[in-house]
Amino acid sequence: MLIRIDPASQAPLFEQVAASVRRALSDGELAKGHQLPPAREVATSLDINVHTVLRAYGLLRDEGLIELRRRRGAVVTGAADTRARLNTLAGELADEARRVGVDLDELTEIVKEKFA
Amino acid sequence: MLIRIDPASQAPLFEQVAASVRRALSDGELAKGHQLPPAREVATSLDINVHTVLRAYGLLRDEGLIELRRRRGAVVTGAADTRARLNTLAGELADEARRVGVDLDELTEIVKEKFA
DNA sequence: TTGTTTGTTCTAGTATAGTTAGAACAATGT
DNA sequence: ACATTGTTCTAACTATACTAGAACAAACAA
Repeated sequence: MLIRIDPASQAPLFEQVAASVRRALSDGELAKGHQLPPAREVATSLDINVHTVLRAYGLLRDEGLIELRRRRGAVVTGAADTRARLNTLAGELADEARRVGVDLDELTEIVKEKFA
Repeated sequence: MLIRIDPASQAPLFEQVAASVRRALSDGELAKGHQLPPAREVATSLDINVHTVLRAYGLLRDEGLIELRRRRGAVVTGAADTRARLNTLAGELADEARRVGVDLDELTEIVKEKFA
């Protein structure tokens, strides 16, 4: 199953679906030209609503990762962005930093240390 | 003003209040034994609801950062590790950056952008 | 003791986001 | 023509965040 959901996660379902695709892209599991399963199919197989999947697909389209066409479904267009996951992680890190009250200077310091 | 709110932020108010305190703690602006202003006072001064402030205080208590006692208010007890997740994320980010060949300068640039 | 401060608890209302549901529609490949 | 698949619309439910007001309980101070 290409797209996975973690019921325990507090992240919105549509975000999780989008994240699954992004990760598959950055992992090379999905590449330009590949097709995503139809929204209705994903929905039933994950036991979630079609609209939720379509919202995720719309998100990915807005990010330029896929193209949506009727009857043709969702096709990977954007050269598999190898940094999709990096961006996601950076976003999460920034969110968490803000949440616990760590400022930018300290945050970059932490990242620097981990990177070394 | 010890506790600050960013009205533009999409983060919940109670999280922002808690983050303010955590930041003050990690900055050394607050230390063990110090007192936080009474919830009612913070509420009126920030023009938010008392319950919102008390929720933030409760959160901090659950994290073991402060103690709450009637009449005595909120007292800083200890600085638990509120950064476990931050460290984990930073580690993953650094790993991924190395994996896709992003150097430290660029990585900090990305983080900076996300943090803004 | 009496009074005041401060957290605790309760009910309740509003607003918004996420999710589900169902339906009709539009393009498009077979 | 037909079936598939995204598009759009309305509607409703749920959970969370926030606000509001009130009563209560502990604890310090005068």
